[in-house]
Amino acid sequence: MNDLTERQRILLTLVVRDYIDTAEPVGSKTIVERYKLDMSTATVRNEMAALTEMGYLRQPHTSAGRVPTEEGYRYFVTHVVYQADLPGSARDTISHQFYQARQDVEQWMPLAASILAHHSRAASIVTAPHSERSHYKHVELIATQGRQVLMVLVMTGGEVSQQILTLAEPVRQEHLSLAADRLNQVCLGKTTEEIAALPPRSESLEKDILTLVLQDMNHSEQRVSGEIYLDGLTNVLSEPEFLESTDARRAVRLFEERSLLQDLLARTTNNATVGGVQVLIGGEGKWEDLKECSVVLARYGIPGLVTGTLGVFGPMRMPYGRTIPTVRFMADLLSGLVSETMVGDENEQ
Amino acid sequence: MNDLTERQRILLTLVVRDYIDTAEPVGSKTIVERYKLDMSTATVRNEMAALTEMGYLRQPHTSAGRVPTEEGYRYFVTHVVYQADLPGSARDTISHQFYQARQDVEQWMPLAASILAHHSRAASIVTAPHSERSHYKHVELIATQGRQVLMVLVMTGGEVSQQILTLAEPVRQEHLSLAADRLNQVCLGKTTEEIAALPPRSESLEKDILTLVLQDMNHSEQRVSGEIYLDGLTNVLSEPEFLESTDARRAVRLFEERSLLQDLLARTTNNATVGGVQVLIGGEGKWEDLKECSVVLARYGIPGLVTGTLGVFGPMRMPYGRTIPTVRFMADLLSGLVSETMVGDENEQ
DNA sequence: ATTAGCACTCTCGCCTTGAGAGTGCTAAAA
DNA sequence: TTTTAGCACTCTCAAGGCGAGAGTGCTAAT
Repeated sequence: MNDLTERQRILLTLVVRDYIDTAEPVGSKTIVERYKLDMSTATVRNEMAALTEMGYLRQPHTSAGRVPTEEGYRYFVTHVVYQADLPGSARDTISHQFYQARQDVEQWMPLAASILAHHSRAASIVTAPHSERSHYKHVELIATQGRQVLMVLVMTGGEVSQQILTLAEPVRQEHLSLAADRLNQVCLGKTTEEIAALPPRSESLEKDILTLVLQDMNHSEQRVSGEIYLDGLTNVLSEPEFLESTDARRAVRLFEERSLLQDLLARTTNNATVGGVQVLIGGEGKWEDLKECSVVLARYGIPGLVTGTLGVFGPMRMPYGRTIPTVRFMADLLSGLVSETMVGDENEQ
Repeated sequence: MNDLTERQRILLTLVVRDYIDTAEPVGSKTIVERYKLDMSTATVRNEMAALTEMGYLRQPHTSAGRVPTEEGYRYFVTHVVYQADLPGSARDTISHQFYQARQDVEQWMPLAASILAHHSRAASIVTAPHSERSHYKHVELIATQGRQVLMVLVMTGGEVSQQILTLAEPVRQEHLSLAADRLNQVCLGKTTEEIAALPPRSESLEKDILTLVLQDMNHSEQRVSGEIYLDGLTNVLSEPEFLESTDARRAVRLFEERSLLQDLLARTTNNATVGGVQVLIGGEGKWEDLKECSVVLARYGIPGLVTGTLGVFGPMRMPYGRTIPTVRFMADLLSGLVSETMVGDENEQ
């Protein structure tokens, strides 16, 4: 596998780089001229033939430049950009943007998606952080117009969810507040199972609410991930390989149908892991919809407690040298935010 | 304007209908054969020439079928489908889907977007309901890991927002709860101005929180609309007029850049209003990005209190006969939900 | 081991050409 | 006066042919 000569390595990375830049098959003449190589086109041709033989390059047609294969890209990713770092200036810009929005929790995810899309010049995917194990923190009940009650449930991971409960008859706000207080005392810090194991409440209102709470906590645990934030789809669509709309439509569909995305995110385990960043190149056989695309993903958060996924989606011909460091940096940044905001159990007692 | 003969009206609507169905310029022969008209192609040709003269039809080139102009579509919308109603079966299906999700407030908007997209076979736009005037309802403070506090603010319109406050030093949860209680007593039911006019709090923690509350309430009032939910973009992209990607990219851009959408939604006032539903056909000169597109919009909610906007975006060649009733029905449905859930002031005293 | 030279292949843009569809006009029919 | 048949004309679109350009692989010379 690693039996490339030094010259072949250089040539391969040049071809990949050039193709990533220009989106056009690169030929021997082009590469010698553009990079002022100290060898003739014939030499390059021979080496390129060898690289083609080994499966790193490919010819679209019998006679016209070389294009990287999936293996070519993978070699490039693992041997060349695996340790690249994000330039300090970019780090500063991003940190600054987050600093400005630090108060507004609801802005974090969309902001992350936007920054990721912008810096990687591709489409971004960010899932909200998600507790592996939900612990009850606080419930609040708010009377509405009629017989309905708005329930706001906060969990120790910082997740907030809203539900509507319809009662048999209207209940006064004071009554609701008292019920909420009683439940909060009993349930504080408990898991789904612990709450389910409690002796049933005598009062019917509290019983109803507890049912709803359990249902909500279960629901949030079972979701693979919370809400999904997307951005920068236009970046991808303006790439030349998507001018022919067939592929473009597939990409948009992938982005719109959340179930496809969930499925994709769920499998962020194997595959070329690069310093915590996973790179899925060209569907890897399994993903028909990602034929000409690559996905760069990373998990963030606190392993085993609250985690989320974030990443970038773009053409296989993606500027990995920029994308991978950006994804890694964003994952670290969000991990920091999450652990700061995490509602710690030590404060509970 | 209304000087069309009966026969011209029939012919015009047939041309529009056929073009909406097939997306191909419709000629005299086609129309006579397909709809078994009791006249000759020559007669149809004469009438079509007249309609072209009047500005309702247009020829893509000197000799090839007719295509509706914007005026043609407008005539069709205002004179033909203005009073169409959604079939009972569709109404039932939609009501049923909402009934199943009635508890889960957070699902309402995405569900509405999804249903709208599906039934109109176009892309849908739904904004969350938004209070014209925010009244303070309840604030809750939750200690996190470090010196940070998660603030959850609930307003009488039912909006919930989260913010992070960084303190000079860690504060115990009990202390936070007491501060929240005190603020809740003072601020209940008040508007931004009323809260701003209160005598300053003596305690620094409460002062900080109040600042944040005010900032948040202001923020939420100034937004034209709350979060925007989109769905069904793929429906639009698979229409033949978007096969050439130039227009398609514009459409995707419109959908992704929230600022463009905000701008669009902000102007839902004039233009062919049809039973509360507004139809914007082909950008109306002002909207370069909507050159070949139409937008069907409606407001929902309680006028002057909480309102939102919802609608559909698609090619100018849109099945208005299906779209307009769907949009109208969904607006009515959501209005109902909002007024039920509305946190009424009468419960406050 | 490298390089120059050369014949070969394949794409792509451009042009021509012919079929097909649809029109407008005129003159005849109702 | 209105409708219809007939006809010449226009324009698009798909198919085929052709030449330029780019790039290759191979062979023979350095």
